[in-house]
Amino acid sequence: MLIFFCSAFPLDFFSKVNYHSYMRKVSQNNDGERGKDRASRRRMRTRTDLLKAAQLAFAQRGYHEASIADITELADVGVGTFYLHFRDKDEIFTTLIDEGFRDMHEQIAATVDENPQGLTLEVVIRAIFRHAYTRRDLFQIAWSARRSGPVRSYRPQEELLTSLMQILETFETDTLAAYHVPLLARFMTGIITQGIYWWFENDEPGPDGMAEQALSILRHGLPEQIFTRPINQ
Amino acid sequence: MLIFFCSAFPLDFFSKVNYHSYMRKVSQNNDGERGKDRASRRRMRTRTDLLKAAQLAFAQRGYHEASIADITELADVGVGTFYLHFRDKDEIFTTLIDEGFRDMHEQIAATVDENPQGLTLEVVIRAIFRHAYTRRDLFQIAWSARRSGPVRSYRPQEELLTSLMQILETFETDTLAAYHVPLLARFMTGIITQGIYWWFENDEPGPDGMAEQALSILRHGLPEQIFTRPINQ
Amino acid sequence: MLIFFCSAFPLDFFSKVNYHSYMRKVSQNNDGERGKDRASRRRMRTRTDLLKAAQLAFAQRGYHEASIADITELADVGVGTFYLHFRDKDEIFTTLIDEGFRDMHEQIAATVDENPQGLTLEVVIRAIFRHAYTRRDLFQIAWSARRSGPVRSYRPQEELLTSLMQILETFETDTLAAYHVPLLARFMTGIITQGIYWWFENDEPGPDGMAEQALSILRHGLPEQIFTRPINQ
Amino acid sequence: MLIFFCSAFPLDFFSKVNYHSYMRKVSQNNDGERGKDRASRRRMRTRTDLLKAAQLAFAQRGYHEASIADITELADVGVGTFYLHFRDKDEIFTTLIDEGFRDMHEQIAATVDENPQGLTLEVVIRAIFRHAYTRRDLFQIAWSARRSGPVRSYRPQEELLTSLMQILETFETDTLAAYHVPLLARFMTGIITQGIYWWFENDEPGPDGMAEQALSILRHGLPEQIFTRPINQ
DNA sequence: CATGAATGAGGCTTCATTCAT
DNA sequence: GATGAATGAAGCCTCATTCAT
Repeated sequence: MLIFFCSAFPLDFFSKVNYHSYMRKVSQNNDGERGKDRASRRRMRTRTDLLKAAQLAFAQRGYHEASIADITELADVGVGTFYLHFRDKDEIFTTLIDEGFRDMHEQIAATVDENPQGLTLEVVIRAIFRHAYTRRDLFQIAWSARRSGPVRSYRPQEELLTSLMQILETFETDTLAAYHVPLLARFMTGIITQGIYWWFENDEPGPDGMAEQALSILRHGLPEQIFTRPINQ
Repeated sequence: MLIFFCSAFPLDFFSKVNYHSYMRKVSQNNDGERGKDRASRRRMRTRTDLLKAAQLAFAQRGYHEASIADITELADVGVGTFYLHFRDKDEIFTTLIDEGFRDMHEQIAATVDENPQGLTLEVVIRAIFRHAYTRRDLFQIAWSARRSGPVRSYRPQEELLTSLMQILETFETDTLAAYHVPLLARFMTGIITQGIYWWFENDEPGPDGMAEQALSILRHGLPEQIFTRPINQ
Repeated sequence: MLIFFCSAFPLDFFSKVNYHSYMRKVSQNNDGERGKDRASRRRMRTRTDLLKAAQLAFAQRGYHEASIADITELADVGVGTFYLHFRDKDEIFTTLIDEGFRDMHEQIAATVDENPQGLTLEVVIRAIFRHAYTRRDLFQIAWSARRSGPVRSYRPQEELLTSLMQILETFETDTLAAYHVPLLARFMTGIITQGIYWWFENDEPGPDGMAEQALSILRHGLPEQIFTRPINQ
Repeated sequence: MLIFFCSAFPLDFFSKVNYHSYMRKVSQNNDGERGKDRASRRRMRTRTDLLKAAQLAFAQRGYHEASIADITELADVGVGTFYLHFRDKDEIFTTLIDEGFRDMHEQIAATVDENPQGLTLEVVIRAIFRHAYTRRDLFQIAWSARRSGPVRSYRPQEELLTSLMQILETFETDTLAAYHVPLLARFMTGIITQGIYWWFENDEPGPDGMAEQALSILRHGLPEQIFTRPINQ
């Protein structure tokens, strides 16, 4: 997903949008006529309706339980219409997630860019929490769809991981000499995703408080006695 | 799942085995005869075959894609046989997970018990990693089945969380005064689960190395410059 | 079913059509457009095909032996189509019977209405026989489905009984003082239904002859000697 | 079933017991030994248990809904045991009905025989009602199993019909000249069966009262005005 | 482009029947 | 003879997908 949270990085990295919807977008722009324009706008509205409906359906019933019929019903269009816009359930799901996270990425990048402190890991983490907070619905949906075993399912987590990995690799090797960097990226990912999980059920603390807590641990760890003192049973 | 990693805690907490399999188990024990005993053993063998087959099927194809027919085929029994042992796919899944994690819990508790350092958080974390490592297949299966949206699906993660939470609560309040304890438990859960995730694709570092890395961060955090130095683009 | 054989009685008593088919009917009427109208008519044709096929299947193989697949095959539609129109076998059966007997009731009422002699029991009985004769297939199907034990199954017999009961109750008590009226209604029902049974295997006598025979017994009974003279062995 | 209600008529008319159970009975009697005798008795007890269980199962759930497993469970024997005694559900059902009605027939015949008035239709009808009353459970079961469409299902009704037919045929033609005799037999069957139906839900009137009512109509019919006077709406 | 009726493959489940013990 | 685990054919039903209008 996020890859790198700075607008300097090419956004079209995300343009791995599926062929189907890609073609659609292209064909819309090819026309200069009035009527076609209106049709095109109507078309987009239907598409948006479907995406919104899918979001709702996935949130309510989960990826696997939601049927195409559920989606079209919520979107108030005919079943057949679905197939004019998306190949199948997988595609609308992927599109939903892709578009959602692309937007989120853009916002994170923008936030990072305009930050006076410049591009630091702390700034990135704060920005991630800030924007993830407003789109926690997206994470919930993405995580509701652990699909088909070994087949890699789309996981925002993995992209977050990659992004953090890339950031950590920009440091000289000796700064993190004592750490297994890929694992470190995993652990940070674990902390961030658990923070977002938390918001599925709680609203407090907000993004800033959450970042504070996460950074506090990442910076200083925990009091030694936590680990060594026998647990009071 | 794990609740508390010490044999002093009642293990039968986990006896929430489902009615179906419960009835079966009972009926087996009611006989003292020879013939019945053998039959009973054969019955158990079929059940075990089914569980192993289910494990394989879920690992290969994921919970949703695996069909009952897949399972019975792998177990080399007739379809009908499945229903002699389990009500439906959900039940065999739950049984698989329940029994697997119950065993794991017992092993963790045993390891913790016999540890010379006594019951400390460090010991617990090391034990968790040690045993999770040998049963990473179980976690993979458990995580392959994000079921029915918001409806509670069985998540070993949640039980790990609860266990950690309980441990943290045994400390005096002022030890962790600076921390949001529930969040802290989440973060620790995130670190541990990401460590286990790592093993889905890598074998190194093993459980001890993994515990080392995790504890190292939890104890001392990361070098300050990681957060403040601008990232080299 | 029949309740009362006179158009003065509210016919919509019979509108206990099932929810499923009700929804369908409603949705048809919501459109005023051309295309929709044709589609709607095609839809109805499929439904009718299914009902006819079900009638045939039930008549040939009986309610319990007839499968959904039998019905859709006879109707020459896909299996899935069945479920677009009826929830399950029970619903198509009930619909078949309900609609059939509703029509029959209407016809009986019409016949009674236009009868010069006015609304008398004799007229009613004659009308029942007349119309039951043309729809004996319906009775045969209805009687082929003694369903689920003590649970109430749909029985045209019971409705006939109710109707007769209601008619008998309109007479002053002393007219029938010597009779156990509910039993009397039963006996009349028995005579009528046995008459209809007869037509499952014979065509003669027709409805008028049948009514003649039934009324003759009901009016005068049988010669006394039938009961008292020793049977010639 | 009843054919003729007089012990002079050969009872083995009913010996159309199915081959399966026939063979069983024979094989029991072939042995003179002690041990075999005990085994044989035990065998019969199991058979009787199964028949009683079947009776219960059919009464509770109806012929179609009752499964072999239901029956063996109620009989407290293994499923396999069923097949040592009966070929399939149909056979145990037929046996149940056959044996039940054979007993009933015997009782009716005995009652008729010892009746001072001799063998008259009235006596027969009274006897039928008397014994049908004590075995109304049997009728209920028999009628719960309208089986396979055109395939003639076993119907006590049909046998009652045959018996009445035979009785009526013993009268000189001119006594019943005005009547269509086969239809007359049907109507009488209808009256009798409806009387028995009545007892599924009511206990009063008992067999004698019922016979009284039935005979009263058959003898004298109903008041003329019942048929001709307009119904008071 | 939008529609929704029709399709049928595929999954689930039951239950009559067999057979080794 | 009695048992009950195992079997698999057969029925039910859903739902992604197509296609004529």
